Amino acid sequence: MARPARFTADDILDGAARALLSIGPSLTIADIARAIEGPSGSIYHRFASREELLGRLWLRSIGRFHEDLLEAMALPDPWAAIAASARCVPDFCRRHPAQARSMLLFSRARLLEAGPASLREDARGVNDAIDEAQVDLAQRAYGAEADARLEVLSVAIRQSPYGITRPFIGREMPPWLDDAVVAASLAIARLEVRPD
Amino acid sequence: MARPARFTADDILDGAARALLSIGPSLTIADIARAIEGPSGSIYHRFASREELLGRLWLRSIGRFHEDLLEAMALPDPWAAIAASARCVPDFCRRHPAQARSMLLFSRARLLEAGPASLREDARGVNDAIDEAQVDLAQRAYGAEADARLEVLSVAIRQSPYGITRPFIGREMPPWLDDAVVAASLAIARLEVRPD
DNA sequence: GACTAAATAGAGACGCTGTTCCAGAACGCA
DNA sequence: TGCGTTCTGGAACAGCGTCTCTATTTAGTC
Repeated sequence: MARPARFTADDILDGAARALLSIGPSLTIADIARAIEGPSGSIYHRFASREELLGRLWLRSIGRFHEDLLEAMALPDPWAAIAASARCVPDFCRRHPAQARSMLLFSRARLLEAGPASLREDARGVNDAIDEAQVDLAQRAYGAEADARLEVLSVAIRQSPYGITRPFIGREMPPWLDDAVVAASLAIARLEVRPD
Repeated sequence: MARPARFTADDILDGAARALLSIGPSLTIADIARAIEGPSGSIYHRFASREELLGRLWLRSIGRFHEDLLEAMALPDPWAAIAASARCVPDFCRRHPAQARSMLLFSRARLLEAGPASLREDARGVNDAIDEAQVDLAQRAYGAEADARLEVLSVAIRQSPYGITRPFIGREMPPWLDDAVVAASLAIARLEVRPD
């Protein structure tokens, strides 16, 4: 029908992720073009702007990470699920360093309030599946107290593991990191909530 | 002798920190000039480049944070010291949001390898006092095993608290955050190290 | 009251980056 | 083989941000 594409959208996102690893978050379109060994024009053929490209990269990375996370959260025993969710983070970051780096680019909140309109909708729904699984997990772990502990659980299985792992992204991750992350998560998840 | 300075270096750093809070890490020289209500030329009279200015801001913030941290680490009981060190992080970030934000700007490693030469020396020594206190604390907490656990202790009292607190910088920090940070730190510090 | 040193003030040069533009290349199909 | 479609490729543009350069202000001193 027409000239075949030399670069798919995913090719470009892959290139951007690689450039991100070596250059950092201030990577330019020229850097991405270098990474895919192609011209900048081809990039704009797929993405409307730099902002949209990076947003899509973030969304893709988060989505892939969530696949792993959802599996861990679904383990029958709730405390095993919490531990597995935590371990999931350093594990994913070790296996996919470029995607790990991409996940640092944005946050859902930042994308919603300042990102390109074309990303808003996808950004809005990005956490839906996880949120649902989290409510379920809280129910199983805490029973009647589930509501009060939902926010703490979120820190336990996502923010804390990611925060601890984060400084190691781009460097070598020590083998004991996984145990540290799990220990921290369980400690937070077991925290008493005091009413005030 | 000569015309008195209208802006000290600290004035400019304060302005940069304020601009950083409202604008984010991509703040421009013009943003800083606006914050101090002065012209951009005066900024370059004190700092050789934007990079050096932001580097100095980072160094200053880290230094001030370390004052608090050193005090906590020096508590006589080692486990109380670990808990206090952890709690120190959300506490500092809550009291000094602008400085907390500044601490996100760089890392010692990044400054050492890519920062302006004029900052190298200061960046190199920025952790010295903490490192020393950490060796002492490890000794008190772990005795003979101190060496093997030094790295884990560093994660327990600094990286983990900061990683967990980090996503809340710029937002309101929930009151249970302090307890969560302490629980995570103690759990990591108590971790068994397995030889392998 | 001139002179000197130190600092301000701000306009503009310069480089870099995101983005656009369009001619041309590559393919399937008739 | 010619045609329409899709994508490439790279040069050019426009805007912005850093940094430089120089004139000017200010305060103390002889």
